[in-house]
Amino acid sequence: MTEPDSTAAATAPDRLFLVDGSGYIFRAYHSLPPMTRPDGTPVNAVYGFTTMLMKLLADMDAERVAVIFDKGRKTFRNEIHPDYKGHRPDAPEDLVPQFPIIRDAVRAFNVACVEMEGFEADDLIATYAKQARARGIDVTVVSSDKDLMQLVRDGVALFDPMKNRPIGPDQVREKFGVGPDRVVDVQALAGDSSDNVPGVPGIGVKTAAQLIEEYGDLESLLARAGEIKQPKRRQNLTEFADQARMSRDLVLLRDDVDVPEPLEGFDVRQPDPDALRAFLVENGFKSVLAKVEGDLIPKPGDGGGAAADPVAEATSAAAAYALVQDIEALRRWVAEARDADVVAIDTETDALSAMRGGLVGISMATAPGRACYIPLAHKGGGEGQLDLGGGGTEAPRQIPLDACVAELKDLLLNPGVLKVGHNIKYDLHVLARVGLEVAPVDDTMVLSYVLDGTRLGQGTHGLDDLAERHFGHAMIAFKDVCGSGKTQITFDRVPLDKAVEYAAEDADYTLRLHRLLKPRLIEERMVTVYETLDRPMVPLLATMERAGIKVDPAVLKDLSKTFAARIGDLEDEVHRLAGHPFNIGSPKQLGEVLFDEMSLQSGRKSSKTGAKSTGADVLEDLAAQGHDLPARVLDWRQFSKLKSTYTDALVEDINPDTGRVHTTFGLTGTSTGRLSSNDPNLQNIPIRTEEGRRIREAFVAEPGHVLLSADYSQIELRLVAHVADIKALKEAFHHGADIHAITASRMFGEPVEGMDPMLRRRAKAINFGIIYGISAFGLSRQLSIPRGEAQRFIDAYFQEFPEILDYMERTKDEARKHGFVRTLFGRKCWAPGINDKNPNARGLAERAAINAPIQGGAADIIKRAMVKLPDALTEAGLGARLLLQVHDELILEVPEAEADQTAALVRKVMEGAASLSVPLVVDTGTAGTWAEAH
DNA sequence: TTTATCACG
DNA sequence: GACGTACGTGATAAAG
Repeated sequence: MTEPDSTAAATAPDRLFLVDGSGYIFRAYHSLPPMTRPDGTPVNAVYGFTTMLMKLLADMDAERVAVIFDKGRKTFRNEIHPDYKGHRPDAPEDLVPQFPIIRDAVRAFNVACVEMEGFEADDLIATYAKQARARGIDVTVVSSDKDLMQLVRDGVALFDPMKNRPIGPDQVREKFGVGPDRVVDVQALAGDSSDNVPGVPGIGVKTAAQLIEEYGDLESLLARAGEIKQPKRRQNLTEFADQARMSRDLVLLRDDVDVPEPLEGFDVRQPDPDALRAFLVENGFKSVLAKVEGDLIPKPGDGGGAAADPVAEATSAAAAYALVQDIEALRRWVAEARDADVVAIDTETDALSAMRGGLVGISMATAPGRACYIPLAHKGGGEGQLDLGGGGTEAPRQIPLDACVAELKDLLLNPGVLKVGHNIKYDLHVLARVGLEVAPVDDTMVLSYVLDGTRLGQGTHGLDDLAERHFGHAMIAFKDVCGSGKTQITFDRVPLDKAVEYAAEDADYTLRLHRLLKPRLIEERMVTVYETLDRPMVPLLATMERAGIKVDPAVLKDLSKTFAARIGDLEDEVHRLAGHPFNIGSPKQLGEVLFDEMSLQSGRKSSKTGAKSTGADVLEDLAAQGHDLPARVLDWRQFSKLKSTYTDALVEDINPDTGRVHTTFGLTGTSTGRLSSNDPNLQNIPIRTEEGRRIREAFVAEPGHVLLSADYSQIELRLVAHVADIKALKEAFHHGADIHAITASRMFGEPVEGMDPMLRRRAKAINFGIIYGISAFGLSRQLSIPRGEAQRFIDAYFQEFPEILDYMERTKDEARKHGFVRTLFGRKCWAPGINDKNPNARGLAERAAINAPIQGGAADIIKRAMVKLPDALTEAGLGARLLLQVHDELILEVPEAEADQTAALVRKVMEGAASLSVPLVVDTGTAGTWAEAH
């Protein structure tokens, strides 16, 4: 909010924002799926542009702003060089009609809009920037176009709206290897193939930067071209000197254009309410209208009071938070929440662990900026944390816990009041422990995950992150309230005046986020994924976590002993073979023993840091050559891993109150829609080796119960067959036989009966490779065969199942166009890096994009099964409860007498969770331990 | 806090 | 023609 302030105006220079409108248009177009307004006109770019413009207007701090567009394709540059930008494809058909509507959008917001025949937007931007500087006005150019980098100088900054960061001289130097003032010279030499700027043959950006660094500028270089040592380069610089000069004229922006509108016209103005409303209504942008109504424009029939724009509210609403210390005040808040229909809640606890943290207080928000905190278990204790008796003050006045529980009970179960939390699964646990159930719920963390996924990296759905990203608001940090490290205190020791500010703010911003994110589900077509898959998972996962799984500590301790003995023996032997003791667990020390002292040759790669790899594949190679030490190290590693990560650690994870292990399932961490499991991770309990598998013997059922394991057979490969529509593969699944053997039979032309196991093994590896986005390198490494041979296998596979190639290309195209791919059920899996200029990073993103609909589709299917399961069990009158999910497997605890009936029902629900063009098949097993049930 | 390794699907 | 890769997770110990 900029207030007229004469003193500030006198000291801080005015600021002008110049927006590269054409850049915005293409970004908006390519980042959004097709959308049309009621009359059929495509408007996805208009919509994206509008929201981007709104965000910019809300965020920027400037007295003047203008959006600059290109006009027509012919400019003065075509007179210099007829082919300039000649190879640019025409704008997409459904984008063309959106150009004029986007001009309307700018005018609807009452923002100046400039374009001029014969000049590019960049020339107008350069001209206005120069004029503004001459008058002492600071300029920010909003664009990520590299051609504008030449403008960067004192008082002229570039801002990349895509990456949300300024582009300064350092970034320019990173891109061009020279400062902004020499960018033009480098571009003139290097040319630009996408714009048909020829440059000088054989010279790229790197070489150009080097030459300019050495010779100062283009003319000096051309004049002294004869001094160049490399003969070809010298010849080219001489021969193509004029072409370089012409290229410079092409890339050099004109800053003396006779612009159609003076700077004075760029003053920031409030939009005309009627015009803005008319524009939004005409284009069907109801959600945008709802956002701006009451803030930028008054609502019809509204005095103009309540702000309805979540962004504006968050930045402007001066929040005053209430401390609730008596029953009457609590009742008023409960009534207010009931009337509001939506209430955000948040709990504060005395420990991080969801299963153990005790309730310290509850906060509620009923409207943006309107929130309260109800302390329940705060202690006294004074300012000093060193409370060695004596100095402690009395505990503050608080509502007794049971009285508060009684007051909240109805509200939290009221089906007409939506309870919103950020990671509300945590609060469900805490509240359950004081006897409070909560329904229905929404979760802003899950909403953010469903909408934005891993687009901006992983772990970016924290409340602090989101408040900053969406509202530019810095939340009070937990450590500012409780400290950190040794001096950290628990929340029940925080004085109430600080506690209320911290706790109520969490509820407040959770509510604001909910208002911002929930409408996006419809706009971005994510309603089904959220409502039928991820939202129902929240209470379900909470009950699974609370159930936990029984673990027998005696079995684990026994195994620990056995493993310790083996580790000790192996350690002695390794040290004897090495001739001296060393830390086997240190890759660095092990590498020295193997490669320096014993002079073994690592046939394998060395890692990034330059150190030689001692990974299992390397050690296996060495062991196969007959070396004992690496063979023993492999055994040592296996037992160390099993002991430290599993047998020792799991005993510590047994909850003393329940005798069970309670994992936390992550619903918002993965790029594909899978769950994750942590603290402890129960999705990676060993199974592949005999010794490791014994750990599963410690996972047991309660007396009178058995564990039921039900897992999907080949679900990912079945999804490949369905999604890529591979006829031969679908047929094979319909016949229900050994899929890898059938694959081998088709590829190698051998009958399934009496097949060489090696052929089947190879086919199996290829089937897995397909799921991962196959490469000859990866397959050759997996099978230890030469790359050429791997390539021939892949070719044979494509020959037999040609549809797979088409799927791979289609998927990559989709990822490149939208930045994400969708699963069968519509979940977006983001593919950051898909257009990376680094071919390595791009390849990685491409393979991930190929894998995502497969892995993510399987994740969607098992989620559907999980959501259906509790009701199906209840209806059948069965007492089983779901305990764990391991990607394609569900583990339930079942009354012994109901084992068979439950197994049949679980299989039916899982197999019916999706209807594909191939059957889904589920295998089940029941036993007293997980080892036997699987 | 980052890196290497290895457990799972 | 070289590049350098199989997809997705989390926990541990070593080392910076």
